[in-house]
Amino acid sequence: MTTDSVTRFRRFSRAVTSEVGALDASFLGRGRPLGSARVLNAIGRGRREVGEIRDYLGLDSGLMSRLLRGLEAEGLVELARHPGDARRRIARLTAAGEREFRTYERLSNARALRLLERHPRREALLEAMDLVATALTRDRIVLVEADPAGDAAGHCLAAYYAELARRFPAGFEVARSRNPEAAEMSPPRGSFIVAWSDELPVGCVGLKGTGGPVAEVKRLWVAPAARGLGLARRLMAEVEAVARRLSITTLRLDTNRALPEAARLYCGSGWQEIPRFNDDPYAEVFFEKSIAPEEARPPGDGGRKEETS
Amino acid sequence: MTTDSVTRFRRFSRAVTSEVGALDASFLGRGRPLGSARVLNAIGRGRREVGEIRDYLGLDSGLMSRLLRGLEAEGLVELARHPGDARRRIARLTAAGEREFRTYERLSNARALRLLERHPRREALLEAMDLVATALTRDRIVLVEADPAGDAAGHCLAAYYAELARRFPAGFEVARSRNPEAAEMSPPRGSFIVAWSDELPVGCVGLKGTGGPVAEVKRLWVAPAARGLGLARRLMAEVEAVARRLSITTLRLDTNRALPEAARLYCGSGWQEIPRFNDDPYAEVFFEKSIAPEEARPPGDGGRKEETS
DNA sequence: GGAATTATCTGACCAGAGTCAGATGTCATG
DNA sequence: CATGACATCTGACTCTGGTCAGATAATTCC
Repeated sequence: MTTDSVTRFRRFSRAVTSEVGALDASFLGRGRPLGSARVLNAIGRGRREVGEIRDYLGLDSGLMSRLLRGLEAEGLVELARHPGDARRRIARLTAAGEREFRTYERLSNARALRLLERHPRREALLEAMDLVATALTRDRIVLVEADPAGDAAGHCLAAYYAELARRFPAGFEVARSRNPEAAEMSPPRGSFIVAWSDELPVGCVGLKGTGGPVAEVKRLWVAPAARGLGLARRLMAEVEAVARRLSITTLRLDTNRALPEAARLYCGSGWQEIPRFNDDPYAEVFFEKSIAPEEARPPGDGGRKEETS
Repeated sequence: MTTDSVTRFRRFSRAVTSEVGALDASFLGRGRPLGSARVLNAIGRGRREVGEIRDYLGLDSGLMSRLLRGLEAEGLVELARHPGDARRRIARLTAAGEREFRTYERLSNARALRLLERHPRREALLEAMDLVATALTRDRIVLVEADPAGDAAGHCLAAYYAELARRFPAGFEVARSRNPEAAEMSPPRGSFIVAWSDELPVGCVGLKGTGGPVAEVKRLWVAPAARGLGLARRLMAEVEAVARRLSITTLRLDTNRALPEAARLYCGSGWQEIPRFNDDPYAEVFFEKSIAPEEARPPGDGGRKEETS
């Protein structure tokens, strides 16, 4: 069985290097070597500091510098000092650079679309791709606070509601549930956290605060492609950390028996079942967890960022 | 939706080029440049003629020649004349070359295994990989006659039986069915055809002959990863062609209502429902198709090979 | 202020991959 | 056997990606 798994894996990697490698080559065909095109794209996608780009693309500093100079000479990129640290430099696309970047985007999109269009069962194919991509890059899932009324949150919530509708025996309608306002899940009262795998949102959780010491955890969702990677646990740990920063001392949540994996997670991480505390028609089980006030930090540990384990 | 699909596709290709690209690099780490390693591997995998290797790897003839000379100098490869055509040359691994090739195989396998082992839900991941790989290389699925008692057939049949067991309301046991002998599905009486996508068998069909003009089509199966690509239709067309070559004039088959997609295929391609013709307990529906004797071929059309459309 | 660290740049260098034109020997055909 | 097509080889060349050592300037730490 093991050998067979390996055969399948290797077949996959052969298929993908020959086909997707061709996609990569779409960076070409514009008369620019791959290296320059990659740098142009990294900048276009919002990477601004030279060092950041270098790390992202895994380039040597010498090579990086030369590629940048090349793009500068072509008039596609401008370099400026970093405001706070004059050693660093910030790269920005010029108008011509923007145009060129958008051309690459158009070519890449067209190519991807052409490949996708040839396939029946497109949704199944995309789901398989999501699963593989998430598995391969599982270590690079990052948690970021987001606007609960923004696009990423909307994407997650739509998927979350659709899943509830599928799994609840009586279906699910948002309107009938106690839908928190965006304001309750935004700082300073609460928070909304999105887990990103590259550019795909693969999970979320909301912290619905009232300004007082008690807050509710809502909307915990993990994309099917990202299940089994401990992401729910990580989202919960993060939401707790955020709550502590907001001086919240007690967290509550409600859930439904149709979501047994959620109840299991709560039971296994310090939550206690409590009596019903709201009248949400979809809520069946209720949990509470009191979170220790932030202990006196050892010096130099302040300002921890979202990257947990 | 379209844009979103493209985003997902492109995220996939980024994930895969960065991670699987590293797998490709496992060819390295043996002090040999990628080009030579690729040639060595192509030969190890059974490609023998220089031109064939060149086409497969997409190399320029000059480059190819130099890589071969390098491998020859290392004592890994021997070149001999092609028996029938002295312009061509045949490459063969020496004993040392075999050893080196096997080392690469071991490294690749180990690397693949390491990546796989990190993942929970391994089977789901592999299925997703199969689906993606098959979709990407759908044009390169080839049909090959195979030994019905061999490994590839065994793989297909095991998957086929497992699927019947899952889908038949009362389950399925091979022993209770009319299981054809391997001899009945081998030339000159019958045939067994396996569809290969790279090195993975993704479909099969058997032709169970008796030596007479009537034969039965059995064991039509397409791997989940390859469904929706018209492969069943292609397998059926191929089995008909083989039957014609064996001077068979009437084909029969039986099937089960739990497999509606199969019945739909038969109805749509010239098969007529007929009364029960055997006592197989799993058979519920019976079909027959009379296949025209091979028409007088236009000159120069003889010896058509299995590659249909 | 001085030392160590950090971010970037510069110039010199290298190897791999690939291109190209032409050479060589072989085959198929009339 | 002359011709053109074919398979491979050879040598000269380019481009790209990548390494390395050291220069330069700014920042941080003591």
